Amino acid sequence: MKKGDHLFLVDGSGYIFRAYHALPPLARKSDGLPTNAVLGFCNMVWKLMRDARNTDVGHPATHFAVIFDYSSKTFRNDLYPEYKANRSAPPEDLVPQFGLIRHATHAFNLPCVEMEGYEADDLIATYCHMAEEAGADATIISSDKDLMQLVSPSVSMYDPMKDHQIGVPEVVERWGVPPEKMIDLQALTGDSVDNIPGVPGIGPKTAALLLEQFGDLDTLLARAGEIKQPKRRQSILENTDKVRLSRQLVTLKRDVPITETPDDFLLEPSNGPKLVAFLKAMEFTTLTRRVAEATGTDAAQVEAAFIPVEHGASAHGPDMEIVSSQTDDKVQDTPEKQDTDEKDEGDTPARLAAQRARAAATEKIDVEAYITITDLQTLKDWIDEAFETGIVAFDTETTSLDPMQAELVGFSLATRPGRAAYVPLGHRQGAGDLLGGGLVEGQLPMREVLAQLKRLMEAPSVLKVAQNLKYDLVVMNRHGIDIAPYDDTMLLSYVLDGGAARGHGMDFLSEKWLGHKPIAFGDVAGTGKKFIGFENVAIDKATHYAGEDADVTLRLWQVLKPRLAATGLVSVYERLERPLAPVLARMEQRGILVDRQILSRLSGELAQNAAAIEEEIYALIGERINIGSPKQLGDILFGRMGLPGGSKTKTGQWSTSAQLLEDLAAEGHELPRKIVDWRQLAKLKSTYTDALPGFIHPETGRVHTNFAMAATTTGRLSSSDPNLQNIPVRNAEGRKIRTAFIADKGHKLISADYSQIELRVLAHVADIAQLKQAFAEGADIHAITASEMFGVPVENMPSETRRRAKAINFGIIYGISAFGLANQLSISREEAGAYIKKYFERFPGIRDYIEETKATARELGYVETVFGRRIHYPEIRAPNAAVRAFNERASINARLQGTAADIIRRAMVRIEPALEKAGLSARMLLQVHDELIFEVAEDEVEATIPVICNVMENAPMPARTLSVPLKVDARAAHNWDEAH
DNA sequence: ACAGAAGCTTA
DNA sequence: GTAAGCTTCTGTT
Repeated sequence: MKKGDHLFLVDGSGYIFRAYHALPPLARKSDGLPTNAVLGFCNMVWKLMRDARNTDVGHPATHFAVIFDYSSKTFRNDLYPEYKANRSAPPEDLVPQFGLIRHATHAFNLPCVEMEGYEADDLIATYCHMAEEAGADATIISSDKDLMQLVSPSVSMYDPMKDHQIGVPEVVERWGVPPEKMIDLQALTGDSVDNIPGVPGIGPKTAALLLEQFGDLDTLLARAGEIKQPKRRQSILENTDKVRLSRQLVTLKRDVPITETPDDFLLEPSNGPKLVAFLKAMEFTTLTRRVAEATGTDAAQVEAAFIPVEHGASAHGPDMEIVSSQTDDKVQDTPEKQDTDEKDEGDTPARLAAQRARAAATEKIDVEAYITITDLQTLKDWIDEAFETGIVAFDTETTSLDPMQAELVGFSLATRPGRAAYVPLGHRQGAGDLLGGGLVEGQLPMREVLAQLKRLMEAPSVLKVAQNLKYDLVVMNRHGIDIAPYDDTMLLSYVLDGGAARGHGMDFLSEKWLGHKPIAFGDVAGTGKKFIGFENVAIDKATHYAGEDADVTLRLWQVLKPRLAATGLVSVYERLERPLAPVLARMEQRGILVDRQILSRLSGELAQNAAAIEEEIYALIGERINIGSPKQLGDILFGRMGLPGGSKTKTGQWSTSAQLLEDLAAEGHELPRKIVDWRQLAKLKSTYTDALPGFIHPETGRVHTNFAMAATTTGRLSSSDPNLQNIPVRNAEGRKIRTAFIADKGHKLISADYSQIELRVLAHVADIAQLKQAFAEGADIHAITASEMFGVPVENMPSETRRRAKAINFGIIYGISAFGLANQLSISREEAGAYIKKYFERFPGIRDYIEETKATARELGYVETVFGRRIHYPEIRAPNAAVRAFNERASINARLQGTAADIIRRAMVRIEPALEKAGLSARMLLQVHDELIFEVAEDEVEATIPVICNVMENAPMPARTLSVPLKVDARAAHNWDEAH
């Protein structure tokens, strides 16, 4: 073996188990010999050998071996008798397959290596080491983390089933430490599967952190006294010996006294007849045929090999059957019929829309026709062309999905269907190994191009069309470019077909309306670990992709825009959607200030408290299970400990929901309470205190969420990366998170939220006199409801009575059912049904409203908000009663939730001009469905609050005047917790 | 690696 | 009983 050679080492034992568990039971037809793991192994090796010989997937293999465990006893058992002690015996129908797989390896003409006293991993380590010494490369075929300590610049890992390569960067990304520190990390964390102790309470995240702090394990152990977190420090000090032992156990032996050298593993050509003979013996018909074809073997001429089976195979069998996997995905989404009347004569909007749709679906798209622009004159010509046509579709290509992080790589323009061009700006070459790599030559300079682009983007006479414009708006704003006027095809689709389609992404819309499947982003830029970033995509490929995006966007606009007028949705689009995009773009760009110190302190507290509860839980159950695993938890709680188990989930697991555990706690059980408490702490820590700091932008120092405009069916926004619409508020522990959201120096946060907006909307749309009066008088709405229902006075009302009325009020908003109400109130379904009946007797208007909503939803297939937004329920007529009932409840809720969403959208669109008019500098930062958060200079707080409240309370006007007043509560404070 | 389930956070 | 998004665990190609 020499420099330039490439040794492939297959972790045979690993794949046996993986194949066995991944594949359905399979047995040889003639005698019932179980063979599923053998088939999985053969398929994997066959694919791997083809890839390994193939020069264009990388450095081809020159040497090749499959390594197996010899037996379960190894030198590690001498070190630590408990090692892998919790492993149970392999399943009965796997046992005979161990031998068969060794036969398979021989049939592939591959060496089969194993050695008494050592695990396969040790042999792999030894051979990798030898390859490295010889200057050769090695690839380990496995995805086992135990092998990651071997990764180096010349040793990588590869998983052929997932086509996933693991090199040094992947190890660092996955575990937070380089491969040479994997041993230290594993020693700290331990491994429950192999029964390696480690330090309790230290997981990979903490271990990586500690190793980064102290450099390596020895230093860490020597200076453990310096660890700040008392719990963590104590835990490590107490377990020093265990850690040292764990390190010995996880360290792979690189000097196994091997009998075969890598030179013995020289890759030989496959022996077609030999392999086919084996596969025939296994009765793998498909693979036999495939291998015969590929190796030029006449399978009919080959006799099945005789394979001796070590363990009686006939014991298995009669109950096994070959399970064929059926995956006939039903394609059911044909473009639905349009709500247009094509019998009409003349050029009605509906006719025009239908014509456009038909035309668009028949025109072909040719990505080869797009042009790459590399000189300024051509760019100017294209911009002139856009000025002539008055419309241009465009799309920006960047390095990131996050517009605040994205660097501009290029952009595309389309002036007519089929006529598109791409302007590359930031494509790089020779990236990867070398540091970044330089710009590809021949690209226009960013500055001059942006000046030209600005001229076009801000030209009042040219309509700019984009898909998800808000993204481009943020990216362009960061380069000092504004975009106006504009249309957004995603928002058009959302307004036209909200609820009717599976999302409003461009790929989906293109298939639906143009009958054309665009090039997938993943096909040009890669996905997962093969993702290279758009800046590293070749310019010709980028031109096809980006040109197509602009072309498709323009064609979609031609189809969708006419439908707006045809369906009477122009005002929804123009009042509630289009103007909101730049408002949200600004909010996202501003971001909110988050105090890192507060979160870090909270994280420490949570870790400590959780660890304490963890120990109490372990003491109670007498075992260190993974508390975060509902499966393990259920088994212990209801299986071994025999607690009165409630329901099971649909997958047959015991349910361990908070509700159920609370009930058990109420019956006096100690453990469930602790589990609920632990979960709360774990949730707060992982989702908030640990994750949020990672979202602080390196330059702005603030957190910039992404608001999705077209994600919900009802018209609400959603927030992600991070989601700032679900920051805890309901209990004291969680509210501490909110104290980390703060205003800048000299500023305060104002939180302004609508009081009971959905109930007010209900009172208005259902026209309920008692409710309207209660709101007009500013009365307690739940108490009034209770008083009406139960005939008790509002004065001195028992809190339980009010609570029930409140649950019913919310139930109405959610499309009430006896089942749901019963659950909510922990009462019987009969009792809940009686409440609902009583409620409808007192408020017959609400029953009428519900019935009317269901009827129109069924008749039209959609419901409308007060402002005319349509929300489609294509399944409202489903034959399945449960599906139908769900759609009915959703449609009842949609009118209320959607109207409230429309109202706050209107407020958001108006608030900035109102503040400006009042000469105030307040900046809107967040929306949380019925709440708006602003950052305001301290000396402007007093003046700002009434402006905000005024805009919000009058937001429905003048389009609609509600018969119920809207009420907004607003407060200012230095942090979000106090302001709310 | 990825998808789905379970669980938890919000309005 | 409505509407969302995120984390962890688990099973699977």
